Amino acid sequence: MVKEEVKKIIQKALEKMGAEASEALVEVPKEKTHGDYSSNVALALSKKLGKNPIEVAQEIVAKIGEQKNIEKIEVAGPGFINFYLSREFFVGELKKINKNFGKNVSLKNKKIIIEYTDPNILKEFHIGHLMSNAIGESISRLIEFGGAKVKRTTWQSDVGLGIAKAVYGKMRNSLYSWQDAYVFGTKSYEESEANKKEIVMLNKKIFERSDKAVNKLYDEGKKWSLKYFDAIYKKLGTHFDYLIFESEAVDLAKKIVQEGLKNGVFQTGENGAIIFKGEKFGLHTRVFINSEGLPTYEAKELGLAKIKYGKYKYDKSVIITGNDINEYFKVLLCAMKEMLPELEAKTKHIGHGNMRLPEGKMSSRSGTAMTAESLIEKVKELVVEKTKDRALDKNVDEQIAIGAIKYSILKQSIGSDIIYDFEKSISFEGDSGPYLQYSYARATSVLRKATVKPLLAGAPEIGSLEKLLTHFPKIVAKATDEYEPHYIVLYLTELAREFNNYYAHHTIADSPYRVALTQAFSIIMKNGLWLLGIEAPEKM
RNA sequence: GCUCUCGUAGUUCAAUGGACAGAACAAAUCUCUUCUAAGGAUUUAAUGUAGGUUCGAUUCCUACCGAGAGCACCA
Repeated sequence: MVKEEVKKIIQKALEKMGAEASEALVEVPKEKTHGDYSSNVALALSKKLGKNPIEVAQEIVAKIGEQKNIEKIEVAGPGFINFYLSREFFVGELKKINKNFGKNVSLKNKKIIIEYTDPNILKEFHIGHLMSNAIGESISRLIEFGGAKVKRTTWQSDVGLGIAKAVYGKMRNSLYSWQDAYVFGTKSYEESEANKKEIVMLNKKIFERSDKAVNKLYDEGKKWSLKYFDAIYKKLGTHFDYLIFESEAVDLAKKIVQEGLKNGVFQTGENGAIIFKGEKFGLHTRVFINSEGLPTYEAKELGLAKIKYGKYKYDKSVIITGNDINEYFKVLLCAMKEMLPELEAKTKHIGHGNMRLPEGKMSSRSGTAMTAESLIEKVKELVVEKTKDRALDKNVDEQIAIGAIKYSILKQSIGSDIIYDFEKSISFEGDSGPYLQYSYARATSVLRKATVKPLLAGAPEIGSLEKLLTHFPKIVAKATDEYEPHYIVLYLTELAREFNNYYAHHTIADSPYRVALTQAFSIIMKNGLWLLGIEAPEKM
């Protein structure tokens, strides 16, 4: 019994009435007292028919009559038709979930490549990267859950002014960490024209690999960076199938833009730069090859699309970045449409919000960003303090800390900024990762102590826990379609609350039905947490 | 100045054009001889302003006010 079936039943009734079977809207009502499905057809039709909506609704209900899986139908409010599903239906759904874990097959065998995180070598991995990583990993898992074959990709900047600034700082003072060197380099760059010139020259040297001393410093830095990133990915429970470096895209980028220059897609601008005029598409002009002859980010992104397709013949390419480059992406996708139309058609860009401190934007340029590592460590310290009497595994503390952080990132829709409140993100009460983990640990603990075999039969009555459990596949589908993990977070939080309520009011261990229900809950919670990239410890 | 995004309880976030705008935090009260109290129960509080479209608007349109991002060689 799904939404579509309810729709069909209504359509049939409307045909019987001789009414125009316009689109019958069916939805799951927010309010539990409004049935399992609800339709507003009567409201929409009443004006056309010139009748009171309640009368129309009653007429429709009469025409529908008895239906399989539907226990009762009633007219409520201004003329809504509410459908209540039968007990057999819910028990059947729960059995299905226990069997297939609520997976769907909407993306079966699709090849999808997902790019996210994108840290820059020689710079710290700050909490903005952590945010991108948590979002990207969750979206990857949602897509995998739908049956797709996912390749995770991260694109790392290893050339460009930012890198040159860091190398410059390190050359000036070898005692600087790479982070400090970068901040110093950025400051120097802005301080004087002479410094600026020097850094631009250095950038060129790095790019051409023409200076041995510079190469050595640069190579050391790159090696350090990759090792450092690897350790963080491991901690976060993510991995990448492809690490692509910006330098790899340079030649391809140039080639594509040169070709486009001949075709008239690109133009020559001031100082010999090659530009794309976005104005005729309602966008703005952007530089693709700068006056030094080096491709910019926009051009390299064109090359990157080709590189990715060369590695993996994808059906879809998803790119996840901060939303501050949303406008650039529009321009570059517009250019891509001209140059690589078949790849552009498969590309989807998602811009997520930024981590902000209450006092403003945090930036690695000015050195105000907190590193991912120090955040994890700080949260972990608090977890350890809280769990010291519980004799838990060491990695459980880390799982809880990372769960708390990921939850606070994923709980809101990804487009908006997160005002980062340290105190709040480590709170373990209410809306939080540990709340979900705790509910799961409780459920598994009861299951361990169960004195009877689980059996999904003889349900005394179908309560809100049962109903909510059966919504899982639908919620997953929505989150996947919209690339919005926060639907999963909201759902799991509500589910955990429902379970904790059930737990507080029923003794589970000695009832076959309740044990089976708890089992269904634990399966869904575990899978739901997996979708968020949050570990589900059995004890905490 | 132009373009884009966004204004919801004291705070941080929800709400395919639908029923009484949901949670959490903060505050108050109650609740462990029962399977994990990091739990459960109860109480208070909000759609920036002015119009419009609609049976019905937090949602769509217009103007204004306010915030953020972007607007030629950084990403």
